[in-house]
Amino acid sequence: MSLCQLSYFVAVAEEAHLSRAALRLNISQPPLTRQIRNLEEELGMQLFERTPLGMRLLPPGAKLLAEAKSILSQVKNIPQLLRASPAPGLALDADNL
Amino acid sequence: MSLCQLSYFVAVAEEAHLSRAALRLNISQPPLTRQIRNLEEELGMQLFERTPLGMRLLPPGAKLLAEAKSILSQVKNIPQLLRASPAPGLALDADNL
DNA sequence: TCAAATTACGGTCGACGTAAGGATC
DNA sequence: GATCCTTACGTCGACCGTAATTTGA
Repeated sequence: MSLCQLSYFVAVAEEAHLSRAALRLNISQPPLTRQIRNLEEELGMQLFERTPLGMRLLPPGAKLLAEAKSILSQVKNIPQLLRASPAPGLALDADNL
Repeated sequence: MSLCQLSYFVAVAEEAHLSRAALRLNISQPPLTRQIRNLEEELGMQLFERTPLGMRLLPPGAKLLAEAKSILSQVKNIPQLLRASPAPGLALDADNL
């Protein structure tokens, strides 16, 4: 599992369309197909239902969508977090191991 | 930024030692050095202070450590989360395969 | 001298893109 | 026939490991 895979998954889930998601991600469909499939295999469950009209999110996929967006948002905010307050004034000891 | 990098960072931060972290991760030091450096360059700030005795976590690194552990934990729990309750708020048949 | 991190270099694995192939309306 | 998604195949970049270098107690 990688952050890239999660980004891909979010795009496909939100677009409900593999080709549209590929456009949004600036990649082509084949890698996207493969990554989604890899993710499904790694999790051992189907995340989408393939229909002639596109990709429909299944219940496990819906849960993953929320989780993936949360994780990606957290990762995206890391730079701001680190720049925020390097030394909060309090004794921030790193002795928690 | 990748989850792999975050795992590497956590190991180095907790061990305060690049070689010990490498052992824990079952890799060798050079890739670890490079990944930590890549992470620092990507974030545009130094996370560790290099000393002859090892790697000492700087304040930004300490904040990243907490965040990285949180993210990795969230990712690690994804499988259980997806298996927990397939349809939150929806009453569907569970035998959809 | 010893231990720690870093740099150099070659090999391997994974991801992408183009092209071709079913399936459904 | 058109539009999806998928499979096949070749190429390129990233990561890892071994070996050699550098720095400091």
